Amino acid sequence: MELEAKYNPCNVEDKWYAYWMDHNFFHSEPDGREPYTIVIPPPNVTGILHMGHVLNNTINDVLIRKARMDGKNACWVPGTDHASIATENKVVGRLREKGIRKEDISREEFLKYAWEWKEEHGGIILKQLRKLGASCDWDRTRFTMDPELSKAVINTFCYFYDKGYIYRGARMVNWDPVGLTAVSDEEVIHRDTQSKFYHLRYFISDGNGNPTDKFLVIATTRPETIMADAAICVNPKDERHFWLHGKKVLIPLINKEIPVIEDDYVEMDFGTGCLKVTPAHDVNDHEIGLRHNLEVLDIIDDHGRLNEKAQILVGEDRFEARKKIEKMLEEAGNLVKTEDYVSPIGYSERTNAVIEPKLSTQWFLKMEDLAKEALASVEGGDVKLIPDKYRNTYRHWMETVRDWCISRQLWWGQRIPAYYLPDGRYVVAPDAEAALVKARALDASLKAEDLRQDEDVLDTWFSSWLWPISVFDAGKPGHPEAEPNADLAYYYPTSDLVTGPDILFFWVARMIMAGDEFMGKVPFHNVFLTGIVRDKLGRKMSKSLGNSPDPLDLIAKYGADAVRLGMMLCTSAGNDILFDESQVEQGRNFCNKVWNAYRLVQMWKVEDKPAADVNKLAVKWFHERMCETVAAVEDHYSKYRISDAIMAVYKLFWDDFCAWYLELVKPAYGDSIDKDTYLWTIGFFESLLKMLHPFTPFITEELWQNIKARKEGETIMFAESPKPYPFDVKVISDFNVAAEAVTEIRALRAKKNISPKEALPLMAKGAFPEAMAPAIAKMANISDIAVVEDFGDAAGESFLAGTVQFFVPLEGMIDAEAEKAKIVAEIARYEGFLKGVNAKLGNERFVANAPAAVVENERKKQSDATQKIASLKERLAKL
RNA sequence: GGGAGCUUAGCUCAGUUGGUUCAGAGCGUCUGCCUUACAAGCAGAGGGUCGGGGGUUCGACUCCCUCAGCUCCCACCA
Repeated sequence: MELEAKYNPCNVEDKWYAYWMDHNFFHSEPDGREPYTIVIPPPNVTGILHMGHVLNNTINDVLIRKARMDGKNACWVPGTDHASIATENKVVGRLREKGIRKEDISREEFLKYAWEWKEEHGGIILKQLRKLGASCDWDRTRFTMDPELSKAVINTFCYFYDKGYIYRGARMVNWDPVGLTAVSDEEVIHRDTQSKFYHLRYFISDGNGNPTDKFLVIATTRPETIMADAAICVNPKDERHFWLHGKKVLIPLINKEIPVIEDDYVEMDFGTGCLKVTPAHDVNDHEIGLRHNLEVLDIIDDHGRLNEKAQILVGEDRFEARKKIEKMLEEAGNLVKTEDYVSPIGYSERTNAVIEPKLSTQWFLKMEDLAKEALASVEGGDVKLIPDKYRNTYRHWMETVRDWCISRQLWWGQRIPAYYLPDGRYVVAPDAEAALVKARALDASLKAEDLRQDEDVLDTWFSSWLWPISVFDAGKPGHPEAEPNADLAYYYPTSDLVTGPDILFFWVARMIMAGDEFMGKVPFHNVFLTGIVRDKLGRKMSKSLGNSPDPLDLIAKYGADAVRLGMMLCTSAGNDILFDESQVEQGRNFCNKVWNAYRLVQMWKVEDKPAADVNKLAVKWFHERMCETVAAVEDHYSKYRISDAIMAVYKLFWDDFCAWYLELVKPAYGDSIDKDTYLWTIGFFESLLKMLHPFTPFITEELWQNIKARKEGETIMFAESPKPYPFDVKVISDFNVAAEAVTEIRALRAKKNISPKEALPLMAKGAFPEAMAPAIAKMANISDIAVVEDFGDAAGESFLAGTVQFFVPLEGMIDAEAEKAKIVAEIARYEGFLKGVNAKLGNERFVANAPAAVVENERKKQSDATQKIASLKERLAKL
């Protein structure tokens, strides 16, 4: 069969993915083998594939394919996340396009739209993962809002409620005025933001609500909230403000009288030392308000607009109001000055809206005990974070974690199973029927229609923290006493988790908590934390910058294998990766190299004849070299050094196999190869394909299928990965001498302009490994290698390879002066080296303190160098 | 404000307990080659006082201190 000179991935990738699917190769069922399990970090159900997914899922796939080839029962569970706030936003936006406002439709109607949207767009990303070659067990695909998974979430809520961990309370929460929901502390991102510091003059009241000519000045970044001020606070120790104690002041513009209070919280050296206290709109002010029993006046509505309680600027957005009130204050004579000010402002992780601290009634989960145990799991080593540096961050978070606000004012998600009685009391139960039973215990006269279920849904993470359990056995969460089903018993705990450090707390820590609570076991043993994929300039990839390539375009252009390689070549745990298309090109080039090596081998004519010495030598060396690399690769895998693992295989294939081995055994044009060497070569090739397969699944399957006759239903996916056998270091180091000599001779040819076609003689002395002679002869076109005691007087050029001295006689081609100069320089180099060694050995403290082996080695260096210098001087004398 | 980490070749990064060629790799660069597997290639070459300074040690890229620059995380100084 004539093969094209360039590998074309389009022809093979879809074909083999279909083959794998048709034979159900990705599917796993419990059996007697050791399980190896990964659950996918579920992407947003309506999301589309981006480079971050490519990175994450390629690593997952490399690990899962490697485990499969190691004989484990590998199971990679895919699925998607309902991502309540993000998805709800998308649905709201889509409805708006249709002219429908969420406020105008019922919960049921909205959910109908949302499910439609999910059915339409849901799972696109999972289809895209197939293009990448992801070997997920698609039969096990889960969605966090599958009925049974939702049930698990509800059961979990009831469980923690009954345990006393879940409570309902009015707290200051982080309000997202765009998403129209509370969000957890973890969903707030603080960013330094340029704003203004307004210095405002508050006049002292005469006691009857009229201003005197005395005043104080406060500094605030939020002048639009002054109408909600409940007091002015000063530090009791602040002498500057003693005169204010007991006074009352008037809020500008609305002339409302508020007291001056004293509290240690106020810093004397910040601002003016006077703090306006606005309990409804600032977390700290709220605390002060509680201490001093101040009125809480909420003047901002859910959309971030001033409400009628503000009296002025009613209906204005808070930022518009800020601009307008600045003018009003100025005109009223209350604005002293403004100055530029940079302060950290909280933004919603999902909608990027500025978070509004807001007093509201929410559901919370007590974290203290859960966090304690989850911390112990990592500290005790049950869960290893890779890289290890994240342990510090993890510990810090676990030690300072506050209660988790789990309710969201949304519709898309699991609705909180709390049912209110008409009198305001409530019961918590998994469904309405059970709730009615409970409610009747409180009031026997109640009927089903008297109960009203809580309107809120649960935080998405309150479902995804169950993921490693619920994908196998949704009956288990909320029921720690229940027997796990066969799947859960077999696959749990999972082996590795691959995810980004940005969701270490959102997700990883909470999965550990849920695992501890419901399984009594951690959910995974190793957490591989990837970096963020950035562009070449280090910028985060984003749509607005347009610096994010579409993975599917890249796959179409270069092939999935090339994209995977491009990613894996530059990934290391915990480090951001700077991605550039040139890396994918490198991956494509490598695939092409593999392809062409295959072309070479498959076009050979094979003949039953004795193997040439050079072939025997090549086979022997490459065998050892491959064993050496297999061991190195295994070591890299065990440390999750994925890019080192692929780089080792890459070099083994390109440098050792192609550049050396194949060139050594390659028959001359028109000649044939002996059968023995051919079979070895095929065997090596097959091993190499197996080592490559986790990284480049498609091309390796294609070539593996063709390199030998295969039966229908066979696949490289289940071929056993090469095992690390002991290898002979001597064979490798001897070959290195030969290889070095070859390089020297080639360089010599280049320098002297001697054609590679012109055969040269070669002399060697010292510990020349003679078995290597055929290799040098073939690779450097050497006519004859003489092993001698002495190089004689002939003109020529000498060089050193390893510890072996070589000499190429170049009668009539040599420039004696240049040769002399070269030797003199070399002598100088060795003498300098020797000087250092001698100084070390002359140092009594070194000889006395350093380990014997180190001293011994220095002695060996000394004698080697002395010998070399002597031999060079001898040579120089002859010239 | 607190904490963590980083700084090694033009670029991206390895360098595991201080001591065998440990000063490395890949890419890029330069030179010569369209040599019947591959120009998406072959052969060869150059390139760094390991951020600055100090210290410990017989010996420091490696340990300590300090300065400078960068990154991330956490955080209620309005």
